[in-house]
Amino acid sequence: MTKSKTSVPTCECEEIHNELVEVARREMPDTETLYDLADFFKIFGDSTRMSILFAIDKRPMCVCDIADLLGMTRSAVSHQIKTLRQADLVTYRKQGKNVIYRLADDHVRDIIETALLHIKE
Amino acid sequence: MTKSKTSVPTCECEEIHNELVEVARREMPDTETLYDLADFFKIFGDSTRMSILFAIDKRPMCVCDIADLLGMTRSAVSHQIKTLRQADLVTYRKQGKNVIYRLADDHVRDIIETALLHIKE
DNA sequence: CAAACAGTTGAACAAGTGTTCAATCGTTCA
DNA sequence: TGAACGATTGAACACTTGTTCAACTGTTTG
Repeated sequence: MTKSKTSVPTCECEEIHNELVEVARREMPDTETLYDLADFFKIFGDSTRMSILFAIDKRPMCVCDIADLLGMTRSAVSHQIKTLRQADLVTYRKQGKNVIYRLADDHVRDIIETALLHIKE
Repeated sequence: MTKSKTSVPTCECEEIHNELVEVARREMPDTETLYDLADFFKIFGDSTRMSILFAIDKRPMCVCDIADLLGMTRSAVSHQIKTLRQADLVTYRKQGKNVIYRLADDHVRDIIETALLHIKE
């Protein structure tokens, strides 16, 4: 061997646990599911969106109220709500000039509830 | 009025739903909790980390095996595992030259399970 | 109809994030 | 002890993402 590179990617570990890796590979969800899951959680991974979800949890609210509540511009709220809408986390109802947003279903509450359990140890 | 700006931030909506906003404000979780929640979900919001979690779900594995399984460098895996470790999502055990990682607790499984329910409609 | 206003949208910028590369640490074993 | 190797780390880079600003849409109302 000529020691050509600093770190040759030859991991002997593969040979040791090769069988283990093969079994794990077969039981992995398909790539699309993994991406869908990550994209789903990405939605919750922003404190602004999290705030919006709590804001409309008990009481449906219009964009303007949410903006006022969170001290943000209507534009910023609208952008984030678009994200929440595309992920089917909120639904809306038009009422005159206003658009009233509410949580889509109970999955949202369940997930946040479990997460709260975890971060509070 | 002199039409000085294009969009004056005077939202009449405040006056209409002012009371609603005040009630919502009192019931909002404190800012720190909102940030903690968002940070927690941020961990799940990456397909690499999601893959790692599934990889070590049934069978604890070493970094090298995970890297092989996912087709990544050991370095990249190690960086992501550091993130998972800091969030208390995985624990490890040293075994000779290897470091064997496993899921920390069942909250992780619960949360991912609920998310799977949602994305599959 | 035209002004007022709630809401949406796109472009641009700043801030955050994941991977690569190279160097380093720590354990094993000849 | 020193070579081999699994794992970790920091810096750099490319890429993603959230907010701002300005323009625009659509509904209401005088």
